[in-house]
Parts: sequence; structure tokens; C-alpha cells
Amino acid sequence: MLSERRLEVLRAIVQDYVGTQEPVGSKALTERHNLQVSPATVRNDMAALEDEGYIAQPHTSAGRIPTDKGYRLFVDRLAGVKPLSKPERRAIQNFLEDAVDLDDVVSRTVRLLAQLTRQVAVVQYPSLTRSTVRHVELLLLAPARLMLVLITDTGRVEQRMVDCPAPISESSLADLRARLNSRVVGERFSEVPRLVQDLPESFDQEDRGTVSAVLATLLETLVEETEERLMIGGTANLTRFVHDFPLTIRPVLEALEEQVVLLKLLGEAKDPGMTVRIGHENVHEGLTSTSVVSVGYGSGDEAVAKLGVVGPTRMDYPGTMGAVRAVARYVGQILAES
Amino acid sequence: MLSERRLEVLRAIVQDYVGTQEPVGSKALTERHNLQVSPATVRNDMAALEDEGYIAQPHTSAGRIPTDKGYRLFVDRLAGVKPLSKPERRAIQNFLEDAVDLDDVVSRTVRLLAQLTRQVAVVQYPSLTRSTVRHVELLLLAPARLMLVLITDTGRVEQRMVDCPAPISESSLADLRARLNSRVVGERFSEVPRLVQDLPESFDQEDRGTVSAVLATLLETLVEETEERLMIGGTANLTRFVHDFPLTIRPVLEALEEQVVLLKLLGEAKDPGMTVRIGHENVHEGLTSTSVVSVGYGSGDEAVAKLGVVGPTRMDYPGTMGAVRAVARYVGQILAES
DNA sequence: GACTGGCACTCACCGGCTGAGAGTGCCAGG
DNA sequence: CCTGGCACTCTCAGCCGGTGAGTGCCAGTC
Repeated sequence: MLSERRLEVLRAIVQDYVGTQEPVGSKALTERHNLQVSPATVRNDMAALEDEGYIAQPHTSAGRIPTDKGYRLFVDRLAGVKPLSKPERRAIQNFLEDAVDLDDVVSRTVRLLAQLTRQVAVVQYPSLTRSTVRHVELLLLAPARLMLVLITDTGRVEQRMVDCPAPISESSLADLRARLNSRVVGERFSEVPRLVQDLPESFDQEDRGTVSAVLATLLETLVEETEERLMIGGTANLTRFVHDFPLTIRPVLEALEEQVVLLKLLGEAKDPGMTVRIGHENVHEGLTSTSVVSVGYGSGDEAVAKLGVVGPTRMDYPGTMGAVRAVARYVGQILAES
Repeated sequence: MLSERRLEVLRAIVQDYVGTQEPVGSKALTERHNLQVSPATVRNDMAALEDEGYIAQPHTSAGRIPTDKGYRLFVDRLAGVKPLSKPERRAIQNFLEDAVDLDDVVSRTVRLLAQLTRQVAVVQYPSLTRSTVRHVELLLLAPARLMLVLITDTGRVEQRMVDCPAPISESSLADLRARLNSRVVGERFSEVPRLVQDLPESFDQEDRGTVSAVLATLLETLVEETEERLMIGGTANLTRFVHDFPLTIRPVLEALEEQVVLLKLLGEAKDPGMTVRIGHENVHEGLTSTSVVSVGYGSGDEAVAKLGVVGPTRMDYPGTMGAVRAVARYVGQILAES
């Protein structure tokens, strides 16, 4: 078990290293933080912390830097979440309130997060798995070709073309539209297949093929849209580290371009509350020198999607966590209002 | 006026420099290209080319590298467009054909361009200024709240909420929907304001406010959507140059994050055919060490939007131009089919 | 007049060397 | 258990000299 003072030393190391980006030595530590002990004592503590794997030396006779394990301990036990200042929170709220539609909300959120944390921001679009149907619209574009428009309660709109096996009349279509909506509006996506199952049977023989085609497309859209989308921003912030790690930036940029990777990244964080994944805790090998801070957000109590920040392991965890949490909270509010 | 051989020397310098990324000297030139003259002669030619500002030396007694002016001459007079191979073209076509909707077309195009050119790709969404209305849908979400959905001939769908001054009946709404569509379907956006101008007058007093609100939102959407969107990809390719220009990459990434900058960038290229802007020809200061190759594309004869590639000035111009042109052509085909 | 070979000159680059400084581990004493 | 002292290690920056690629210029040749 680590003594209180050793934990204090670890905290001091993390704070100094995050601030200066340079290995921190025993002398500097005692000077900057009032530890009330001599450098020699700190050296002993450091040796112990190193034995336990919390810190490491880049080279013999250089200062120490925290390891992933050290950051983990710091985040779990030594650091809180630094709340944002009032003006900051007001600014967030104002900025998000001006959004005109869902795309705009997401894009503003990304820019906000990137700016606040000075890191790369990732925001997942509100997920549809828990969403409900607000409306399904069917439009006749040609005698045997129609467009299906799905509108969700989160404000998302998806459209698909449907080629009909046989022409359908405007009146039959109106009938289908009405019956379809009366069954699925307000229902969760997962319920829809069951609810529309027997719908084709209630139509005339000639329209039955078209009805089936429409339903097939609808179900397909529901499934496809459950595969979520996301938006990223602030990649320019990566260049702040280009001098230290010219070779790590490339795999990170590559990983960020792969939506699949990012979705998995956010998805892995099971806790709906805030999750911090540090360095090698990230499975993707391009991201082993980065940390990911993510949190769920939603319009009501339930989290409908996640957002987060990707940065170097040596980041300001309390500040970043504060910003991420605050932004998630306000986005949730905005979504609930609209 | 430059002699034939001097042009040949310039071409050789550009080709070698693009290949090796290193200043090229007179001896190496005569060896790699069979110029049939001695290094000394080439040196004289180089001195002349340098006087004219086509090439420069990074330091005294190093090889020469092309200047922006040199690249310009190369592109204008010395290099053609290198057509893609048949397998490459087939691959492009196949890859694009699998796209399911407009978003997918654009995203596939970006990935394709980035991969082919190994540079940063930028694709503008098909512009709406020349687009026509395919359908306008109105959905009653609450007694005094409805959703307007606009569908364009390029397959784009935009939705807006409309708050009505007074409740409107389902039948009045159907009436409005029918009359609105009969007027605007198939018409260009720019025509719409004129065509719907007198529509409110033909409605009952009680619905007139709502009709006006709907029309206002529609016109607003048309204007807003003329401000175009775009998608970028392949930013990881920027890191290929991080070793040479660690400080230029940051402003480039920043510029790429600003949609406005990129839109201006593409918009500045007036020629609907291929445009190449080299180094300082780009006004934006973050991009003065990059070149932009862009071209218009469209579903028919008219260009409805642009796409292009951003890379270092020392890029393989013939290859890049070939890839950009080919991709634009195939995207146009795909859009025309759907 | 255009091309060529030769020659002196200029730098950038690389490797080795050195001194300074920061930091460590260890030990003996309080 | 803490502290001061001491010897040791290792990085880093700066310096130096040799090497090599490349240049400009000039005199000579076709």
C-alpha cells in the first residue's frame, strides 16, 4: 500500500509533467509543491513508485514521467473533475442554443469540445436504437417508384428509394401511409418489425408486393441507421504534439478517419457515466499513446449516444473531464427542448 | 524565351524532385535523363532558369528545386494529364456504384480520391443553386406545429420545423401540400419565390398565417441550403510530410477544418474544367505551401459542384490531375443514373 | 556561338569530442 | 524514517574538421 505522501508525490509528478511536458526531478518537485520533505526523501518515494510501475524514467538519470498505470491511479483516486467556470458554462449554453437543426447541434458540439479542451473532439449522433418513430412519409415519384422518408423523435430524417413491383394508386398509397403511421408512430425501432408484420395481408392482391417492398425498405433503414454516425473536429490540435511525437500522430489520424474504430472506441465504454481510457487500455494500436475521455448524453434520463475527446495520455484530466461532462449535459438539455 | 532544352531540364528537375523530395543537381540530372549534354551545360541552363525564377536553391551550393512559378510552367506547358489505367477506372466505377444514397456517394468519393492520390480529398455536396424541387412534404406533428421536408432532384432531403400562428386542419394542409407541389415541383430553386408569391391569398383568412409561415420557412431553407456543405478525408496523408515541414502541417489542418475556407477555395476556381492552384496562388495563408487541384462535376452537362485534392506543391501533378478528372467523371455518371 | 572539361570554392552534413547540468542511487548520520 | 552529501550516469548543446555534392567561372574545342 502506498503511503499518503507517496500518492501526493505521484499527483505532483502528474501535474508537473502535464504542465511542462518534461520529465520531473526530485528537486523541482520539492520546490514547486510544498511537500515539507527533502529531495532525498522524494527520491526514495520515487524509487518505490517506480517499483510499483506508476512512474518511469525515459533514460537513466533523467526525471520521472507517469506511466499509464500512474495516470490511472491519478484519475481514479487523486484527481477530481474540475468544474467549469460560470462564464464558460454560459458561453456553452448560448453557443448551443443557436443551433438550427440536429446537424448543427452536433457540429457545434464538436467545435465547442475541441476548443474547450484543445484536443480532438468526437461526437456520436443520437442513437436510434432507443429512438421512436415520429412519422413515416411515402411519396409517389413515378408510377412504380416511391420515396420513403423516416422521421425520428430525435429530429433525424432518413430517406430511401423504393422500386415497386407494380404501379400503385395515390389512394392506395394514402391508405398505406395512414395505416403504417397509425401502427408505428411513437413506437421504438425494435418494435416496428413485429407491428407491421401482418400489414401486407390486409391489402388487395395487386398492391401486396408494393407494400412488402415498402416494409422491407423501412426495416432495412431502421437496421442501417442503428449503425451510428459521428462527427469529429479539432484534429489541428494534434499538431501541438508533433514535435514530441512525430510518428505517433499518423496512426492517430488514421484511426480518427475510420468511423468504425471510433464507434467501437465509444461503444466500449460501458459505463453511461464518464469513462477514461488511458494509453494501452485502448485496444486499437494506433491509439495506445492517447487517452479517451467519453461520456453518454441524452435528451432525457437515458443516454442516447456518446461524445468525448481524444488526446495524449499526458492531458489535463480534471479539466478535460469537466469540459466533457459539462458539454454533454448542455447538449442533453438542448435535445430535450427541441 | 526559353529554349526547348531548358524546358526539358525544368521538366526533369520537377520530375526528379517530386520523386525524391531532394534538391536535384546537374550531374544526377544528366545521368537519370538522357539529355545528351554534359553537366556543365545543364548548369548553364539551370542558371538561366534560376534567373527567370523557375527554380531556386535552398542554400548556396545545393541542388535546385522548382519554385511555384516553375510548377506553374510545368503544369501549363510541360505535363499532360496522366490517364488512369483500365483496372483503376473499373475499380472506381465499381466502388462508386455500390453507394446507397447521396451521403454515401460523397463519402465514397472522398475516400477514393484520398486513396488514389494519397493526399487530402475535398468533395463538395451537389449544389442546390441549379437544383430543382422534386417534392415538398408537410407533416402535422401537433395541431399548430408541422414539419416541412424538401426533397431535391439530387436526392438531398432537408427538414425544418414550422410553428403555426393558428391550428390548421388536416384537410387544409392536404390542400396546401397539393397546390404547393403543383407549382414548384420540377422548378429551379431560384424560381420558387416568384411562383409561390400569391399563394397565401387563395386561402381562407384563418389559414393564411400558417401558409405564410410555411412559405417563409421554405424560402429560408432554399437560401440556407445554397450555402454548400462538403466532406474531406485523407488528412492522415498530411503526416507523410511531417518530417520535412513540421510547421506547415498545422495551418493546413486548421484551414481544412474551416468549411468556409474550403468552399471559398473551390469556389475561386472559376473554370468549370480542371483548375490547379499552386502555392502562393492560394490566397489563404495557411495553404501557401500547398497546391489545390479541383474540377467541377455534375449529373448532366452542367457542373453542380466541385471536388479536388489538397497536397504539397511538390506533388505528382499529371497523376493527381488524372485521378481527380476520372473520379469527377464517374461521380457525375452515378449522379445522373440515380 | 554553343558545348565541354577542369578547377577552385562553398556549404550542409556527419561523427567524434567535450563540458555543463540535471538527476539519480546509495550511504552514513541524526 | 528522514536528511545531507557524494560519486556516478547520461543527455544535450556546442565545437571542430573531414567529406562530398554541387556550383560558378573560364579557357578551350567543334
